[in-house]
Amino acid sequence: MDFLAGLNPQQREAVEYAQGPLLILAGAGSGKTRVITHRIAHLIHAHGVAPSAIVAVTFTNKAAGEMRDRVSAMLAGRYPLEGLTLSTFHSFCVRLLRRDGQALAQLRPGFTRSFTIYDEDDQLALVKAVYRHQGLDEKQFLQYRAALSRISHAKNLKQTPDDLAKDAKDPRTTRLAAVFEQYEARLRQANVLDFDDLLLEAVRLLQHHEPTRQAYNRRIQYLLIDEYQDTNRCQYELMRLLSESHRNVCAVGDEDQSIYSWRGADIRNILDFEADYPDARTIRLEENYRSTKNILECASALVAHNKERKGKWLWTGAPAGSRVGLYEAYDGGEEALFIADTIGRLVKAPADRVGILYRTHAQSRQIEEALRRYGRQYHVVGGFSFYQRAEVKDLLAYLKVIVAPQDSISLLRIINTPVRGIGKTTLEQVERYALQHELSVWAAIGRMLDEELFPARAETALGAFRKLIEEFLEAAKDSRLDGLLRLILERTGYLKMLEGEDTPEAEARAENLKELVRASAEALERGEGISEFLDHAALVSEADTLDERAQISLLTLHNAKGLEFPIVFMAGLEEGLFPHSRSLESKSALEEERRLCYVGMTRAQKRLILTWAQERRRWGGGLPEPSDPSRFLKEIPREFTEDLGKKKRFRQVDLYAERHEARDTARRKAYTGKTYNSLENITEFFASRGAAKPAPSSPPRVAAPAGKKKFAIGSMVEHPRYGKGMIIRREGEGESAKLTVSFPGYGLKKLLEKYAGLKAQE
DNA sequence: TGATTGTTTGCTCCA
DNA sequence: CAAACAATCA
Repeated sequence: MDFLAGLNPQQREAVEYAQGPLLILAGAGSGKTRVITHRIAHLIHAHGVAPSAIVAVTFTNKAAGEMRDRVSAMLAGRYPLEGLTLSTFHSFCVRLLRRDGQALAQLRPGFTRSFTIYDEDDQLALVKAVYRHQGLDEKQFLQYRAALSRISHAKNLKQTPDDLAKDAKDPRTTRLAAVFEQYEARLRQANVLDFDDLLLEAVRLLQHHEPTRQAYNRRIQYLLIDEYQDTNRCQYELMRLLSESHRNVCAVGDEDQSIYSWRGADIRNILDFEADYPDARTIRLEENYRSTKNILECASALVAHNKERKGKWLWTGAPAGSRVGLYEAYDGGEEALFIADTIGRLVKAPADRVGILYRTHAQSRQIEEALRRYGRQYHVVGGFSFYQRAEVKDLLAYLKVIVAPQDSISLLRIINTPVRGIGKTTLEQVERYALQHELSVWAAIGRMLDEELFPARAETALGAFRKLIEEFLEAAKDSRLDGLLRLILERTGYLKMLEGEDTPEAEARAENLKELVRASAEALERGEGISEFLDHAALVSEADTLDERAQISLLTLHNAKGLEFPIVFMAGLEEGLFPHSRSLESKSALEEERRLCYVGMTRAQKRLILTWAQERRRWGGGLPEPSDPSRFLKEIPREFTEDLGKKKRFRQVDLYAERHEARDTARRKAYTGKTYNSLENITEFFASRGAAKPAPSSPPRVAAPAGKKKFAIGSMVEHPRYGKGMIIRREGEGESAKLTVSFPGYGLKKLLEKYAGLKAQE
């Protein structure tokens, strides 16, 4: 076995350099993942390092999973890799706190290892509750989101509410500090950590608890950190703490790809690595193996406009390839049609995967519509993921309440879901009582019931609710996780409620819940408990939902990090959209936007097409606003680009569009505005967490609400004789359902759904 | 209390 | 345009 063969000299050195701090400046497409995986395999095989002594952190679970697969393929069962840690910073910290967090109770009173995690919605609900308590008004004071982001920012700087209050220069900040203080108090009281806490508390534990730090330092001999340019202060400290004794830190990054400063990422971490470790070896990987020369030239020229960089110039031995395409669309809709149309002409083989990248999620809608109109399958990364759906979050909230009934945010989420007669008035009463007596909502309900403070109707409803939760608490002691979930679904009547609705949407939601139960059964088989199951839901990232089998993927530029596609479209290159209007004021923010553009461009292997629109509607009904082409377009040298035109192309697309006009209006009606990721993908994701193997692939499905075969009005179908048609009307139910379908060229046909042999057309 | 209707507001990016 | 919230009515 030779893990050095086929590597270029720099890659080879990066793999072999085993002792002491190492910084790998890996340009886009320079074989970074290859170096990391080979390095791990080489350490194990050639240096006899125990897999359990290696810790590698990456940016997403998906990237971690892929690296694990590659390493285990290389070592082909010769070494047991169970002990190898390959995960994200957040997962790593959660595991650390769950396993070895007992001592944190000294630093954070009330902390236990069965803590739960709040996602952003929970955090927002908490901020709202605090506002309510302190009599603050979102409109007069600060928007919830803004408050939350300032709190998070303070936390990332390791500021306490007191620090914030002390430094306050204006009364608003003083008030914010008060919000912050109560926010923290409520987290602690419920034994909950937010995302920032996961890193923060892990660092605190290691800093202040000698035995834990020593234990980790004894175990870990090699630390690898991927995407180092996007680490924040906490992650940096974590790295220092975990490598104190051996100092075998290998940081891999590219300052030109730093795109997360708004999340606290500190570009100084990478710029100052050599100052932090004076004996560090620095290796540059500057040969790009991904893109054609034209693409690379454009990207390099663009990023060269930045000042804050170490400076490097990627090169490639690849042919020039096609020039980078530029297209000027009339408006957002036409831009989308152009993309959909061009895909049809460009994509020849299944291997021609397409990535459509945009700055903001909102841009996906029009592109989706265009793709649907062209009958193309596509997959939206992130978008509206499994765990963000209301029904899934509800069920998980029940679990959180079972783990910690004093978690009032989760409790309030489910107290009247499904509706059980606990209304606004009653809840206001309970909340007031809880605040007065400094109790959690759960404790307040108990006390108030015991003291008979409710009117009859509320008393009945809350009494029943208390009994219900108590039953769950009891059941949680000895029943299996999936059994517990089933019990919840049954006893709360959640599934019944959905069945009662009798709509395709409700059916899809019921299906999601069953999927969650299945996932829990699998989690159980891997030996996970409730907490681990919940962690999993909290720590999936949007990028984890990428389905490589999909021919066309839609995703934000941020989610595109680390990925590659033979064909890439970047849409919406307009001043104010990209670079985003909120970045125009600050020089460094603008540079980050430029890096983001660079990241996007360097995702492309063979073909890159950049588009912008002369005008765009900010939201639906509003007036179209004229826009200027992005400055980034001007920074790309024309010698490597080709003009894909505007007017001429526009006509063509428009003619095509007109033919599909009827289809479009119908579709718009049926379109709910949300796009779901396929269930299969989620099942696979769950499965791949424990065992590294993803399930055998099946063709990707069109992202659409799951449901049984019941054609909705307005949907397109295919008939064996008449071809494509649109459902106009439906009469009757079940066996005898009659459909009226309009077939172009044949007119209206009335068909029995059962016998017509219709196939869905997407 | 809870369903329905009306009104407003929002679009960065994310673990 | 569509979610979130407020107001209204049954």
